[in-house]
Amino acid sequence: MTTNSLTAEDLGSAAQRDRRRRILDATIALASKGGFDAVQMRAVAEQADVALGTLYRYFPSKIHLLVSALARQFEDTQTMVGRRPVPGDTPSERVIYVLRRATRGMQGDANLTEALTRAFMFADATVATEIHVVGMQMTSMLNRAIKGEAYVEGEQPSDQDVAIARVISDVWLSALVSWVTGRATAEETAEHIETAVGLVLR
Amino acid sequence: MTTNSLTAEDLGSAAQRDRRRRILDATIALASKGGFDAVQMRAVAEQADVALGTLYRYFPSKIHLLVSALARQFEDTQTMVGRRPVPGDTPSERVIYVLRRATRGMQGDANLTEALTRAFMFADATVATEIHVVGMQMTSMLNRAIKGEAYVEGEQPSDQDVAIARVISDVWLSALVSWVTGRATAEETAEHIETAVGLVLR
DNA sequence: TTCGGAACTGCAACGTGTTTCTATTATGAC
DNA sequence: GTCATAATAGAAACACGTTGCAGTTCCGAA
Repeated sequence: MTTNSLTAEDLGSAAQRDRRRRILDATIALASKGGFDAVQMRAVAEQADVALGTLYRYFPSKIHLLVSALARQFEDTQTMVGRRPVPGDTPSERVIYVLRRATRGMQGDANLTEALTRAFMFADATVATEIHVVGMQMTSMLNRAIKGEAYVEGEQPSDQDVAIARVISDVWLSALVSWVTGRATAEETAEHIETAVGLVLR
Repeated sequence: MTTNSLTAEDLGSAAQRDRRRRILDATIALASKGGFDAVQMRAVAEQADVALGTLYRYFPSKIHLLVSALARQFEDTQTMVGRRPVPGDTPSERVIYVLRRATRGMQGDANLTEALTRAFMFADATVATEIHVVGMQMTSMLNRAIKGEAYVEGEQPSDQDVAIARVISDVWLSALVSWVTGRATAEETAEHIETAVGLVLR
């Protein structure tokens, strides 16, 4: 078994990049309609107009597939938000702003979020590469928020900032899991996240 | 499908309590030997000397089974530790003491931890009841540590303490997941947890 | 243009979680 | 002790992730 998904850069031909795109599109469409369970490999293959074997060539498991979809979603969002600095006067305000946006975005599509979150949480060591990509995106998003105007692309954040960003993303993930599994309402989730940010950023 | 596991209190006859115990014993033995994948329902049934259908009567899914096993483990540990107050002069010291103990305990049996942690994170809404039990156990453990000598059984902790306990358990869970999935070493895990505690408790 | 290898298709098969069904056994009311 | 009911055993069947394979198509090098 291959252990890594084919990333966009690996793929030489335009046809291949297009296949990859179709597969991820199908994944997100199915996830959005019925959540984790609805993302069935045969269904993804069919909807992406690709053979099952090919799907497995691009993404060696359902988890790889979903985590890669998450990475792409994240990337798209980051691209859209662009380089605009995060509004807010204090790190705490900015982080809460960013998380509130992100959380609201996810809560707008509960099924999709459920699928992506559960895949992320279930991922084992073979998905380390893909997970790492998502982790980086999350960290950079939070660091931008913490720094605000002062943020400079590529600059090393301090150890303290890294630690803070990690705690926040841990809390955010747990909160998302609680929400996804119906153990917390959207309001409780938001509130919990904001409390935690207040606790860590002061 | 039933949505809840049979808890020890539900079970009238001694034979039934014993079946339940055998099932959980088998689960833990298999998990300890080969992790999540080794906990196969047929194998659990056979080792517990119970028919597959009976196993499903007691625990409606593999996830229910594993989360219930986690709850029992937690309970046993809490019972053993007993009412002894947690050593340490500050909340931070006490919490770190408790977490270090717990983490070390789990890292001593990586397979078992992997199985239980992944089940916990993968659980969906139908496992809410069982998850809630574990959440309570975790919270009460942390609150005891935060309060130290001042802890009184059954007393309501302040909102602030609840928030702190929750942030810590979120971080702890995420760290455990990172460790279990091979994304972090035991040392990194311990260090990350302690950094987070230092950040939140001050 | 031709050729060789990689990529793709279509399909069958396997493993494991889950469901279902029938026959058998234990349990509790009377 | 007898009977009704629930619980259990045993085994087959289903669903879906995953693997394997034979045949076909695509693509770059010569």
